[in-house]
Amino acid sequence: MTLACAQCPVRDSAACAVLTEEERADLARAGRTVTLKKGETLFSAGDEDHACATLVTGALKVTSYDREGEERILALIHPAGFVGELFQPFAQHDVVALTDSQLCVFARSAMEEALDNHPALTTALLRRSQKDLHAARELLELTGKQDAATRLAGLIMAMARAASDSPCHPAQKFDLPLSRGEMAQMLGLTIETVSRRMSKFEKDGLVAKKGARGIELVDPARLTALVGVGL
Amino acid sequence: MTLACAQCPVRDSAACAVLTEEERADLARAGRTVTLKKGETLFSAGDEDHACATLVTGALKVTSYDREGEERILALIHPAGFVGELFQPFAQHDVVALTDSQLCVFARSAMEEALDNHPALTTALLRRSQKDLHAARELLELTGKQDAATRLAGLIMAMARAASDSPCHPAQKFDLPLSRGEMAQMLGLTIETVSRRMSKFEKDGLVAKKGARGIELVDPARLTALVGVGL
DNA sequence: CGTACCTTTGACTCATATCAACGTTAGTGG
DNA sequence: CCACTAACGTTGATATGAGTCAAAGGTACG
Repeated sequence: MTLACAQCPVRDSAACAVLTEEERADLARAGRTVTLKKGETLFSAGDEDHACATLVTGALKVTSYDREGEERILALIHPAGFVGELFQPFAQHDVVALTDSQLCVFARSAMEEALDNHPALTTALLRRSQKDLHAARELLELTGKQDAATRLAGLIMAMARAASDSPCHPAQKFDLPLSRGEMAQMLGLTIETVSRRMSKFEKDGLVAKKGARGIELVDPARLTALVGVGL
Repeated sequence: MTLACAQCPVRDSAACAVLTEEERADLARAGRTVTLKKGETLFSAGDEDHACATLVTGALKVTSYDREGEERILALIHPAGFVGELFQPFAQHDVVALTDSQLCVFARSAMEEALDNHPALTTALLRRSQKDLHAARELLELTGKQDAATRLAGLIMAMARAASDSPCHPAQKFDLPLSRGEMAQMLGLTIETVSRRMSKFEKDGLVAKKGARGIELVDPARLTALVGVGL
């Protein structure tokens, strides 16, 4: 199936936005749209010659497993994000859909060719890569905090920002894209600790739980104050 | 001072290695060599219009400070590594020399111009950026481990690999580039815990301390086994 | 020789992991 | 539509490992 770039919701924000109409059409012919259901895997660690992809709708997680089989979430990917280790012969990490998702998938060879032909695309990916690097380092900062409340508050605020349409204001009421277990894996905590701290946040009037995954930030200021780090 | 690329120890491994002699000479004219003493700062968070640089010799750390003034080490930079947030108007993190270091520093505008003129350089930086991303995620994996011994063992092995000339074998005897406090900051632990675990490693015959900063891996296999994660 | 910094070690406390039981939600098939 | 089941979430009791506070070696440097 050919990609319908004209209707693409991330046509202005994804890496391919730097291309002209024509160039974009070229690239589109090399790719295909893929739909993933929640929980389905896009790449697995060890995959040879794996592809790469731009996320159009939904959300992905990048994970690794240690020897004991413990999963660790290394990054969340939001729409317009790019996944795929371009210069690595084998995939190092798993990429799994957190919610039903739509992607533009490209064979690595096709993407490498496109990078050779369109320097602007390379620059766009470099920009995105630096952003990912920054995000990884922010997560590093977060997981370095000594107490669980600080870490969880930081994660909630980060998810609120990601769930918001506007980049400056965090969403005030949204659905958590992660289960308790997944939040625990991101923060280096246990499910129980996450659950307890979450209950305490509610008891203290910082947030309100709305159904299964819904959450409302009742007092974002105090939540942010807890984090103790920029934004 | 003009850069002496001909004698540069990282001439084949740094990003500029993809340039031709001539192009490299061009770029060299735009940059300058800088020498930092241990503890000196290259960039500070908040710097406007900060530069970027390739590390030639020595070692750097990338750090951030939270509101309480707690330092957090986000990355180590080894020779041939590149630092500088290209697309960010302000620097987000501090970059400090861990040991006496030599660098090639470029004004951001000059680097951006070079990227425009030399697509291969952009690709090289993208490759390096992906590597940095991978390193950040490995550190994330490490700091996610529940127990201090696992984290410390992983860090020691990582430093052994970095200290080795050969990329496959870890060095067996080397100087730790980090103080106890700095290791603690990287791993999200306290100085005391790092010191205690280190003493226990020695008592258990895993490592031997050699003078102030020196360390010898007596039983790398058991140390690696502790880590429980790939290599 | 003395000072300042880094490291080690000890005693104690406390937050979080662990183990375990119980509720809740969602998805399935009758 | 309901009952059943499995995954997810909450809550409690307990133990342990890491943080904290404190003091005493080491080491480097002037």
